[in-house]
Amino acid sequence: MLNGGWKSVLYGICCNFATRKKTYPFMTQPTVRVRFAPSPTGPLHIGGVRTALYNYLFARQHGGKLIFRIEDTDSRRFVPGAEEYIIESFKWLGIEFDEGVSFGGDYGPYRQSERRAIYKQYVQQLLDAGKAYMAFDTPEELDACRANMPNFQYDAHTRMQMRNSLTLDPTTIEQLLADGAQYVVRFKVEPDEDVCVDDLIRGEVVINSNILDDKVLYKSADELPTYHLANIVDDHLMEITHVIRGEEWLPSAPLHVLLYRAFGWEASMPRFAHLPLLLKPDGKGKLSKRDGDRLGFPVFPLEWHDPKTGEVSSGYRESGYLPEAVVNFLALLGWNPGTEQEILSMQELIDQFDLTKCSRAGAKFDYVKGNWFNHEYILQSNDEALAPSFDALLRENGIEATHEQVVRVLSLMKSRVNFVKELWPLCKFFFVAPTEYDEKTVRKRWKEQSPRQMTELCKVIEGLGDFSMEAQETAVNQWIEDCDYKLGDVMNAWRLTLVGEGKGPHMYEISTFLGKDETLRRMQTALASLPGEGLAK
RNA sequence: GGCGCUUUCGUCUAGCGGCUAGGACACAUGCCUCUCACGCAUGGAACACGGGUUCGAUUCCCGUAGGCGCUACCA
Repeated sequence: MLNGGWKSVLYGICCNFATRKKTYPFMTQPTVRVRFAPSPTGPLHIGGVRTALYNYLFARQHGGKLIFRIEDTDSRRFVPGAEEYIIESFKWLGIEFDEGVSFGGDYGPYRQSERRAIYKQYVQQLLDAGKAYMAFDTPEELDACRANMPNFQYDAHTRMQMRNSLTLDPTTIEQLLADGAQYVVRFKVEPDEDVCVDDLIRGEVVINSNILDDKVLYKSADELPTYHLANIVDDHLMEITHVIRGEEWLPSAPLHVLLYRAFGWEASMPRFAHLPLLLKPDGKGKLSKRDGDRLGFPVFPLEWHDPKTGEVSSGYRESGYLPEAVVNFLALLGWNPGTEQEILSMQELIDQFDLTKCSRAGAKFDYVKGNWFNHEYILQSNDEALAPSFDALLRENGIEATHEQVVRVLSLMKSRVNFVKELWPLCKFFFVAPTEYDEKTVRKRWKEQSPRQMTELCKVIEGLGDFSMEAQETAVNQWIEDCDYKLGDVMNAWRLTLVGEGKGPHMYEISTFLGKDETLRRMQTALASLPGEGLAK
């Protein structure tokens, strides 16, 4: 199963390699295989969502596979429920995986904690080849080194002064192991070597191996590898062709190249693409949960209940964002199609996405624009699709509305909001008669003639057998014309009686929705409580 | 501190040697109109700085400055 169908071929894949040299003419083109590999340490950060999205777009565009791997090699940081949360998040967003934890596939297990035996074997391979060594220094000893030496680094210059299998004689090591001493396996980084990482977004990045330390690859304490080893072994075994991940990994990419080389896998090494980070909307630094709390926007896809602290963090889904809007917004944070099109469906994103056109600088998280995207998608959505969430909002406020009412109000009012939940204060009057009248509107719209006009209007309405919008319009407009009233005077005063303030859709829409009886009731209530004739200015 | 990445309107960005530096969000104004919105139109608003290369630099190169990241037996 391990090295199964590996044809060790990765270069030459379609994606723009014309400009990226390196062609291996006689090799077949492997299918694109990319992965999203989160650590189940809590809710999925929105930046992680974008990384997953880019992986998804890339995979789909190339007819490849997207793999979901769980990187739980730090047992202390495991948070129950995180894995399920992540899966549910992607389900909501419409990002589909082809293989991985909960999705099946032939390259499993996909949870790193279940791959102990595999890593052990590869660590041994490195040990046998003299490319790694065992180190017995305790955390305390290492702390002491760091305290004593200003820039201590466990590397070629210091390793011979430390307690490891390079410096200890075999009998001592045997004794140590027999006594059950804990150790780690460190990668033996050869000094003074320029390591080149060829990044799809950033071009060639060269760093000297002197600045790399002898990274811990494996811990005997929990018999698990660290990220670096597990990552390389898994990406190799799972035949990953492209590693698309956040920029925070760029500094360790040379180490990863060295690891591929140490294993003899350099020819089949995946291509790298390091994405720019998502930054705070204001101020400095990368986007954090606190920014969301402070500025009032979610940084997680779904609401998250912290199992330890009980703390609740808001999510995009619960905050009323449409998944399509979140996807569209995120996709354009760090990439754009190069045209002036801003609203793109998932399929359009898949068709147009281009890794090499990703921007390289970090992007401040402009959540206000995210709200605009939601507005656009609400405009685009049909009213039937929006009905359930609006109906839920009404119920929350104690309103039982018919489906026809829900859809009607939606069609009248949705263009005014960024979120369905913003609809309640704007739509309340459809369902609840005003109990008070906005002072400013009264001053401006309740004129001296208003009481008389409204009294007359009541009569006109009472006389209406047919209360359809057309019938009202004909009769009321005729009355206004006959009396030579000003349309604005009548409508604004009428609005005040029905709504309680000076806002809302066209008056006939409102009166038709309310029906004849309710309309008259509200008008009479208003006439009774607003200043009467002679009192109004 | 060291290493790396990065730098066009307030924000997201287009630009790939010669442009009145384009679009979007936000903001302002106007139009529409029975009100409020929506929508539409218009407007203000940017090439970090200093050297090169070049007939010519926002664009290429080198510095400087700013920003970001990494620097764990975390990912």
